[in-house]
Amino acid sequence: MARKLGTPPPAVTVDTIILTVGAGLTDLRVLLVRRGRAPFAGRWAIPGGFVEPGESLEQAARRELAEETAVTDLAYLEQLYTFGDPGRDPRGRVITVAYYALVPAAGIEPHAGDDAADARWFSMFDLPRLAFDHGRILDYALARLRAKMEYTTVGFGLLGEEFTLSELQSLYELILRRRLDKRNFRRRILAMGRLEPTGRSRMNGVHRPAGLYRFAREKGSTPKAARKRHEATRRK
Amino acid sequence: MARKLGTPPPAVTVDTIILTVGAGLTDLRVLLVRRGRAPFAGRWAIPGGFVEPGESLEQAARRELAEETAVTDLAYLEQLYTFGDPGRDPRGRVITVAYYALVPAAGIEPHAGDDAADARWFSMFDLPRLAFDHGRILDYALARLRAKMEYTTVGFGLLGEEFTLSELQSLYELILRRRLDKRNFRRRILAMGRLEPTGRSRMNGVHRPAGLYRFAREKGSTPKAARKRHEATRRK
DNA sequence: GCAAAAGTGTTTAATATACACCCATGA
DNA sequence: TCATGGGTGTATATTAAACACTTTTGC
Repeated sequence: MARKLGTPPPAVTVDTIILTVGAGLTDLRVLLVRRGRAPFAGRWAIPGGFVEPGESLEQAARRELAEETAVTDLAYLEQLYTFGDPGRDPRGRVITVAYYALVPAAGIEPHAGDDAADARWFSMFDLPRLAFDHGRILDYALARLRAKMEYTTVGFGLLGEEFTLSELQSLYELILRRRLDKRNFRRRILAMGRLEPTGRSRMNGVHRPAGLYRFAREKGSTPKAARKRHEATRRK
Repeated sequence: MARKLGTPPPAVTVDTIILTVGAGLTDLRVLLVRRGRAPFAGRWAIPGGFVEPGESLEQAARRELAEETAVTDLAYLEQLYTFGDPGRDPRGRVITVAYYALVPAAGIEPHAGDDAADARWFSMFDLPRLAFDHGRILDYALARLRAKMEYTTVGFGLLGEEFTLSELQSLYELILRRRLDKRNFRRRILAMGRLEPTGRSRMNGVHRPAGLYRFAREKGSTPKAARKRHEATRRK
């Protein structure tokens, strides 16, 4: 474990990709900060910073998130990958542990931090040229999110406390970039056993009101039992 | 990106979990090195070291591997996870980027490196107490390998150039720790379209000789086409 | 001819996909 | 009564799982 003399230690940053959805579920958005100084002055970048002595990598990611947004309830946070190619930062060796976070749709406003001259949301599907290798990191994050959406409930947290199944489906279609069949989607999503009807409903125009659901954080019952319960609820 | 004064930068190591299978496909093995000095002197640990200035993280993992074993053909290498909890190394902040590597079954002997007083293979299912949080890292690696075995061809590289389907099945059963149905296994594995018969066969006792296969590195044809081709081959 | 592993199909269950109409609402 | 999105079921195809006997070999 002895370190060779004369080789400066690499710098380590934790960068956090903060994702949310735009109002009306029309867009998947990522929070970027504009760099004030060289290199890449004026370019947009993923917010990040150094790890403080006493904190874990995940805590560093959470701190970043708190510094960049007024987010209170974080829906999801996961380590994405560690990027460490030499030359990815012209100033010297920088190793970046990337995390990605999902925050609910409610009107989150970015607030400019100490470092960040400016911070704002961008569409994940219409990104500016980014600093460093951050474009590649975002590609990687989107691929991971898509893969996980297929077989987990990660996506649920992007919506608020209560949501309709149509909203959830719009979210899936938005991120996966393909149309889903309404009936099959509802069946599959309810079969996961993590959604429970709140009993309330919401009207969103001149048509039948939509039932509201909430995400059951506790690991629900088995899919089969969940479906049965859902059918029973329906019969009432 | 400015760094606060007075906070020493964390050390970064790349640790590589080197996995292979024991002769006779009876065991999944991991290469560990015995620590010569404190902390955890005498305990076994995952081989690792610092990143050299000019190399990528993956290159560092490959270098480790070359230093610890006489491996020539590496079957698989993937970044696993980055561990950085404060306190995981009593000497100070150490962030470890873990990789895992699969090397073919052929008689790989570890050779003691500069740092490592001693290096040897251990069964993944009968591990000694490890230094640092390395036990947890191995758990994580095994979980990842198992998950990937279910839907990819990662495992194939653990066998040599040529192998029988029974050997491949033994490998899967060994790592997944459950019995598999022979017929279903062969069907599924051939349907992946990445295995081609070499035309040769091997005798391994007083019974019918087993056909040999090789791993087709090039992305083969579609599963359906592969099965058709297999059936056609069979008919000859 | 016997012991031992290699090699082969079919039946059934579970899961995924495709697809069209009625419902509740406010204007 | 109409326009709008909400809500439901069934038939078919695909995939996964269970299951047993014949073949080839050396002794």
